[in-house]
Amino acid sequence: MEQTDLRVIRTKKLIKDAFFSLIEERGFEAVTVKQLTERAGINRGTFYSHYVDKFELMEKCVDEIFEEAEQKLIHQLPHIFGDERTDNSYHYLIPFIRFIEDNQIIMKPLLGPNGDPTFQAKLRKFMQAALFQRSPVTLFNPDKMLVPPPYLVAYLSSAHMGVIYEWLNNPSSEETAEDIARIIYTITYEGPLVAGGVKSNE
Amino acid sequence: MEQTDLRVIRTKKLIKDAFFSLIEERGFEAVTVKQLTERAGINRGTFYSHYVDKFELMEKCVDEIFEEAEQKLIHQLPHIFGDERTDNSYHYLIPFIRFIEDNQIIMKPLLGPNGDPTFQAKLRKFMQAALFQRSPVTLFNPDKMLVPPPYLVAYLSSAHMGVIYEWLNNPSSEETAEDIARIIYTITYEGPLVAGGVKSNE
DNA sequence: CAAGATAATCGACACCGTGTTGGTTTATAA
DNA sequence: TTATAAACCAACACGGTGTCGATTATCTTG
Repeated sequence: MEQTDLRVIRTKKLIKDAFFSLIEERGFEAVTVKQLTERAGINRGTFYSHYVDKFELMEKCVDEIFEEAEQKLIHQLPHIFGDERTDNSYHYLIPFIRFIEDNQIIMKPLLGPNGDPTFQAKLRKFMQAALFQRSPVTLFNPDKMLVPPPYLVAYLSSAHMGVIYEWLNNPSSEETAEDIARIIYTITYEGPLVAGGVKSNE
Repeated sequence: MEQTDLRVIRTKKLIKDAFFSLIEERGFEAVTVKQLTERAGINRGTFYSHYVDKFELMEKCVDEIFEEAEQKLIHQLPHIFGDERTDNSYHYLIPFIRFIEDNQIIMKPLLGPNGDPTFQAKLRKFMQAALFQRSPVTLFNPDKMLVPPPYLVAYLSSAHMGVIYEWLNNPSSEETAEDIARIIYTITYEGPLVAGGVKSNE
């Protein structure tokens, strides 16, 4: 299953580069195989000898991204667990956000208005797993829950995604990944109303 | 500008009905004008005499929905302001959620994995306007904000959308619109950690 | 380095959906 | 009832898709 042939490697890279640049320009749905191969400088038939269509190409790309994310997050988690200070527990978020930042070129178009809702759902699920299954800090207490757990999970994961989306799509945003992690953590930990200055800190 | 001709009214209704049923089955992007007109039982040319393409059709449909929402919410707001009990202020949410419930047939496919990110962004913006511009309860205090306002707004509006999405797409959900409003309000007011039983209520 | 393998190219093909046109039929409003 | 215009119909050019067989180029292995 190893791809060693230089021609294959070269061609696949050309395809993916062209793919991402086109997605950025026109959105995934508007991309045609014809455009793609023209920009990549390869024959259209060559594309079809590697992928059945643009959807499979997208799937493969997304899989690669999540595979890479998986490894990076696992690699960084032990480092985070070293910090035992609870008031810095938003550090759990940093690797995740930094990963998105590193892959901005792909993430931005996929998360944006011309993006792919399937990918957005996948990313949200991925974050849920990262946050609610690995981190001991944010685990809920089933006995004291005021609302059904699925809704709380949906609330939090969507909220996080919303902040990240705002960060990516706001050109004036000077915030670093750490800033965003801190912002998300502050709202979640203090509660939205305290963070908004409506309720005083207890 | 009035549409009085029965033929026009009938045709447009046939088009929209077929459109929504196809979106539900295959997602917006996969719908073709050919399928649409076949299902509607009209000639393909007739479609083009009403809309330039499926995108304009979608735009018109969405506009109608938001127009209807606007009127309904404005109509219901005074009724809500009658209740002055602050612990019931989640009532602000009810009309909005009930409206989504009423238009489930359209909302579900548009918000789902095969949905339209543009529409989702539009709906979020609409909710932001409804929540943060009309309701006096959730207005923030600029001086005491712990995080930049845009991020708090993004956090809350995305969180709300996430809960509603979970509600629509979870077949086992027995909750009413009021239940969902209460859930959202509880998490927002008490804070996610208190709602999750991690932090005790102050 | 040479030989065999295989990847990439080229041109052509049928197929399908799009958007438009001109002419015809049919339903509606006055 | 009649003029109007909506809906139908058939045909067209266009562009993207996916496939195929033959040819050229490039790489890997011995």
